[in-house]
Order: sequence, then structure tokens, then C-alpha cells
Amino acid sequence: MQLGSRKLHILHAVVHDYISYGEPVGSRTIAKKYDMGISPATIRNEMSDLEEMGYLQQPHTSAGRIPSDKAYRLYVDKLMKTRKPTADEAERIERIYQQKTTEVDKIIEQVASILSDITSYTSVVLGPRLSKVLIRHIELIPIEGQYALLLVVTSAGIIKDTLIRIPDNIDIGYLERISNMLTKYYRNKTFAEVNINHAVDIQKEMMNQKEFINNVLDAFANNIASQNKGDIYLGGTANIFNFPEYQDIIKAREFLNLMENRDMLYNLLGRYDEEDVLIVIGTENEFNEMQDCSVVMGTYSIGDKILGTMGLIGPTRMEYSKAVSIMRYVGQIVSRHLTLLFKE
Amino acid sequence: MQLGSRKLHILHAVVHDYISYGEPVGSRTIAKKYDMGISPATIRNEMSDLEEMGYLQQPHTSAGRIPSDKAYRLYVDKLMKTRKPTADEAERIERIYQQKTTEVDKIIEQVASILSDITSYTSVVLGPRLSKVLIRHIELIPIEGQYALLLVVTSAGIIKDTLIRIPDNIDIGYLERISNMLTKYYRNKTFAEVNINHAVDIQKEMMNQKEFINNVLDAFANNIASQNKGDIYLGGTANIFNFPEYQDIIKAREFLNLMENRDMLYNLLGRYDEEDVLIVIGTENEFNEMQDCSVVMGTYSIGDKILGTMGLIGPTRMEYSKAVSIMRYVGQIVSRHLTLLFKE
DNA sequence: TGTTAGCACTCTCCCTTTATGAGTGCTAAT
DNA sequence: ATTAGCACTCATAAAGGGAGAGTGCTAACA
Repeated sequence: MQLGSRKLHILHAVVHDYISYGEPVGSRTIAKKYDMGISPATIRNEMSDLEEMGYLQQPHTSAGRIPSDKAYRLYVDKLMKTRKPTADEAERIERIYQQKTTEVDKIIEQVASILSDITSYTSVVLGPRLSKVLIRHIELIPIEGQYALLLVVTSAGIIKDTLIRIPDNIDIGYLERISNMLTKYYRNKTFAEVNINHAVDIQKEMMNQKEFINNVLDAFANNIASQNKGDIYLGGTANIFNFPEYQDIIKAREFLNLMENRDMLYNLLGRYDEEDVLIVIGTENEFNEMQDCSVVMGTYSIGDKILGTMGLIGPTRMEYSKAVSIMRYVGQIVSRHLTLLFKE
Repeated sequence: MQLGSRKLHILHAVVHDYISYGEPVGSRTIAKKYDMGISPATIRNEMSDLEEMGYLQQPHTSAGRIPSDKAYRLYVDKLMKTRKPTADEAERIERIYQQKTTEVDKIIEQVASILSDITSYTSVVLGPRLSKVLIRHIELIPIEGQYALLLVVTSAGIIKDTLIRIPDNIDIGYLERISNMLTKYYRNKTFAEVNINHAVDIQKEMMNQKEFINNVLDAFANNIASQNKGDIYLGGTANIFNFPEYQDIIKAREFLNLMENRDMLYNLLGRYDEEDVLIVIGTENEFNEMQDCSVVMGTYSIGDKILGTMGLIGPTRMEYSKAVSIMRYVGQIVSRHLTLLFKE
């Protein structure tokens, strides 16, 4: 069977209506609201065809139709009109620029909250992936007592630190020398490239302070460089209650448990690093637990280096055009902001 | 009317039973389960008195009784048996020691998750209050381009940073000198005590690099020292669904919205800094929205300096003895862990 | 005088029944 | 090919009708 233009129109109408109201759409509704000059009976015939082709489903015999995931896919690929953020939305997104802080965590946190506030979906934002980030500076700062703080500053302004015990006979100058060596050696490398066995200069140094240097290198490699998972920020988890399909307490609970499963979210979003927005609809998602939802993903960057991923999670009948336009614009703005702060 | 020992026994039984099952407790139930050698009819008379005195309430005529907030208060103050963590609970709490990281954020995050996992209530943990924390070290780290990172390391291992633009003609040595001055000047002060006008040495320095020094001091005072709110970590927000009183989607939603209201949580917990555990029951809470819940608060410290507050939030019929014992023990363990890491 | 058995009464909860209405598919007419 | 008409299906809401838990009151009892 062919997907003629009339079928497409009807499909569009069903998807559009269902996205707006979340109730199965009947033939009469379409005839009245979308005014396409044919009678409900004709629409019924077409809908019956569309059901056979896998685009529509009936929850039960005497209900209207709802779109299948296949229909949403067709909708987002072919039928959906692109949309720009409204003036109000744009204004709210641009508040990212007004953040005073230069701490990436805080910026990302605000991004999550803006995303969920504007869209009323749940937002997930991954902090900068450490594997994508360059080491800029390593510093051993003496703390009183017998401790020093090993600090690593990266190109995205992220700072990782760990405490190290230092022997009595070590002075500040010595710490500085080691800091310099480490910086010189690992500067502009990623954490993934850290391999303490290759640091020849430093190994020479080992002769006099073998144990201490070992401690430092060990802390660097194991406490800092091996944390390859960045943080996850969530926004608007309670938004899911806005949707009638989640009025069921069991479904709502499942959803919220899902949002607490950081590993899953990390796996879902973490592997995505394309420039453009990606839409994953219902059963297209490889995680079974999320096959009731759709996810709209985007990324943010510094310069042209993609740093992290953002996601909007909502019911499969989500307003894709809105989610996409917001996601795109937020991506642009936050990237521009971070680039201004940290580029070069 | 007097609260004789028999009335107390009955009240105890009602509270205990209602905490366990969440259903109104009838006279027969008490006679059977708590075996106090009197008949249901007598218990009914006593319960009627207790109701008059404001300790019990009836949801409707033909239901059993439920405790009022006043009854819970009496219960936690006088009737409740203290309880120690079970071996299993203690073992799970002591995993705090096994954390490899020395980043306070991560430790606190784990504490929130342990608290909520063990108790099955929602946990809220405030990060160290900056007003309680001493400045240990200030450092200007040159980043390539024309930027430096202004880093402040504190006595609780927290690190605050902000970016500063630096003029062309400034070299590393100069940055070091300023770092040393700042450290010398503000060391062992709290952020609250920071007043850039008093830094005489540094103001002298201003003569040659007036604009730059101004930038540094301004960033220090405004971007770092003025952030007096620490972070908030939540655990087990979805736990609320375990309780029948929150099966109602509207109540569940209200609760979750509450948990997203960071300011409120901050105000609720932030002002509390006593050593011992504090229990706030239902209407005792000054925030109307939280008068359906009870909160058990505790603190954690470094040495004998109280740093931050923790809270367990659950229904008013929460298992206070459990919540209190867990809260106490977690407080002890996390304080000991932090003290080992950061003291001196 | 305090305690208890007995009993009528109340109210919720759950089950069943019934009515309503939205929507369909089929058939026959256009 | 399109559409009006109609019988049929199914979910949802409203109404009725026990069953059960629990109470308060009264009168008997130790």
C-alpha cells in the first residue's frame, strides 16, 4: 500500500492532535478540526489502512487511534515543521550569559534547570567528559600538617583534586619542581593518555624521593585520571507528573527510579557526540526501561570540540519540534558561553 | 485529665502500630497484639480520653485512631526506645571510610545516598557551609592565553575557583607574589571575614598594577567569598512512593516539588547546627508545605567544628528510632572520616 | 467505681449492575 | 471512490448493595 499525500495529511493530524491532548484521536475529530474536505467515514477507511501499515494503533476497539513509534519517526523526519525559540524562550536561554560564576558545574546545573523549565520535560546534562578535556596545569599545594593537595586544572575549567601525604623533609620548592615537571609532561594530554610509566624525568627524580613520587603518581593516575565519568545534572524530574500517561503512580515511580539510575543515563547519553540533535523514540531506545519515553539529545562544545551531552526526556508524544528547537538553541548559547570563558 | 501509665501504654501501642502499618489502629488490635490484660472496651474508653486530650484523632467515625503530632512528640521525647544501628546497617555506613576520593562533594554525595538507602526515607545533605570553613591557601594559576585561575583551598578540602583576565605584562613570578600575599593575609579567616579593604600590603601593590589587583580582589570577594550557600545533595527522592499515604499522585507530586525547592531545604536545614539530633514533627515545621512530613536532622563536623547539616525527610509516622540511630551513626562516621582527611 | 459484654449504628471499601457515549466497521446508496 | 446509516464494542462513570471494621452507649458485673 502507498502512503499517499492524503494519508500523510491524516497521519500528521493524528500525531499533532495526540501530541497536544494525549487522547486517542477519532475520525470525527479530524474531520472537524483539520478541515480536509472529506467525511469521517473516508477518514476511517484511511485510518484503517494506516493501522494496517503500522502507523496507528487502537488501544481498544471503540477508541480512536494513537500513533505508533513508527509514526512519530515519520513525523519527526518528514512531517514536522521546524520551529524557532519564541522571544520569551530565547530570552530565558540567554540568561546563561549572565551567570557570574566560571565554575563549569554551576553553569551546567543552570543549563539543566533552564532546559526543564522551558520545555517542562525532564532534562539530563552530562558534565564535560574527562576524556575530551586537556590537562592544562598540575599543581601540588602544601596544606598545613603533612599534606599537599594535588590539583589538576583542565581546558574546560574543571578542577580535580586529591590529598597526598608528604614526608617531613620535603619543602615547598621541591613541590614546585614536581608540579612543573608534571605540568610540562602532561600538559595538553587527555586523562586517557596519562601513563605514569612514560614520565622519564619524573622517574629520575624518584631516586631521591622514591616513595613520595610514587605516591604522587599513583594518586594522579588512580584518584584523578581514572575517573572517566563526569557528573550528571538533572532538572525537572517532577515534570513527568504533568502528563496524563504518568498519572498512574506505578509508571511515575518507574520513571523516577529510572532517573536515579545514573549509570543508565550515562550510557544512554554518554556515547552520543554529534553536532546535530538526535531524537530517540520509544522502542528505538536500546534500554528496555526507557521504551515508553522519547529522548532528544544535543551537545555542547568549547570551540569545535564537543564536550558533553544534554538530553530531554518525555513521553513519546512529546512536542518534538519544541524540544528540538530549545535543545539546539541551548546548545548554541552554552557552547558560546563556555568558549568565551575557556577557549585558548 | 491525667496521663496515667495505662494511657501511656496505650498511646505507645497506637503510635507503634501506626508507624509500622500506616492504618488507623482499633481497640481490638491493641488488646490482641499488645496484650495488656484489659478488654477492648476499656481501651476504647481510654482512647476516647486520649482523643479528648489531643493525642489521638479519628479519620472518620468508624475507623480506628491515628496519633496526632502531639502524640509523636510525646513518643519521641518520652516513650521511644533508643536503638543502635544493626550490624548490617553499621557495615553499610562504614563504607564511607572506603571512599578513595578526597573530594568533599563526592563524599557528601555518597553520604546522601547511604542515608536514603538504609532508611528508605529521602535524604538531604548540605555541603560544608562556607561561613564555617577556613581559608587555607590562595593561588593564582596562569592558564594559557590571558587568563589565570584564582583558586581558594579551604580547611574542608573545598575548592572554589574563578577565572581572571591578566594583562600582557604580568609574569608568573608576579602572580606567585600576589598568591603569597593573599594567602598570608586571608589564611585562617572565614569567607565571612573577607574584607578586601583591609588588605594593606596588597593595596600597596596596587600602585604598579592597580587595575589587575582590583580585578583579583573583586573576583575574590564577589565570585568566591560571597557564595555563602553550599551545595545540596538529595538521595532517594523516589522513596516516598513506598508509603501508602503518598500513593495519591497529587501528594507525591507536591512532595517532589518540595524537594526541588532548594531554597526552602536550605532554609530548613541550614540554620541548624547543634551536635545532637533534632526531630521536627509535622506542624512543628515552620514551612507550611512540609507540615505533612517529619524531619530528622543531624550534623557532621571536622574536629569539633560543625560543618554541615543532614536531614531525613519522611511521613510523620516515620520510624523515628531508626532514623535517629542511623543519623547519629552516619554523623559520627562521616565526621571521623572528614577529620582524618582534613584536620590539621 | 472501674471493667466488660452486648448491641445498634456508622462509615469505608469493594463488588456488581446499569447507563452513557465515543468510536468503529460494515453495508448499501450515491 | 465517497459517504450516510446503523449495529456493535468497549471504557468510564454513576448507583446500589452487602461485608467488615470499629465505635459509643447501656447495662450487668466484680
